[in-house]
Amino acid sequence: MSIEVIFGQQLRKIREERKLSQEELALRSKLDRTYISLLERGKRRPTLNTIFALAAQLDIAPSEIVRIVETIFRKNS
Amino acid sequence: MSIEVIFGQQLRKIREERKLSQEELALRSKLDRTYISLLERGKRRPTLNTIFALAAQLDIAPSEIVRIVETIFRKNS
DNA sequence: CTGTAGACTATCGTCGACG
DNA sequence: GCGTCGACGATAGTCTACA
Repeated sequence: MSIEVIFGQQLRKIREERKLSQEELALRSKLDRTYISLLERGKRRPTLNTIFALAAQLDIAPSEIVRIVETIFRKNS
Repeated sequence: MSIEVIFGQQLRKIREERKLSQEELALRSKLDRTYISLLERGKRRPTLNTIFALAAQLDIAPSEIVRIVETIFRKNS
């Protein structure tokens, strides 16, 4: 499984746990709603700055998101 | 200080600790040498996939690099 | 509330060359 | 071994609109 797909799945999971809509997350992180949609479906690869912007609104450390992604990535490869 | 500048400084630090040249790192991570140079000087923002590619050749976890960056980022902001 | 599509701008990342 | 420059193709990220 590719890094961006894993990232997208985890982003969605974390967002839903926070009970935020894509719209809310987009508004708060100053990104576009359709872009959040693309990210969650693994159609885009976020830059480091984008990861920081998202993490800040999800009450999670950027490194923690990356840690989760890398853990899953190692298992599936 | 911006995220990309902090990232660049830490990338350079880690690379030098490994005693790798930009050329070597570029070759191994399948990126361009001039791009490594741009990254280290904070002129580019790496995507998540790029961070994974670099970390893999630096014997460090991607999340660990991000953790270092975010620690410095919090201090300086 | 989310997915998709298309058109668009900005930036990532490559490449060759020079100092 | 590195910084820089210019040109370039690829993709990140925006925006409007519709289902």
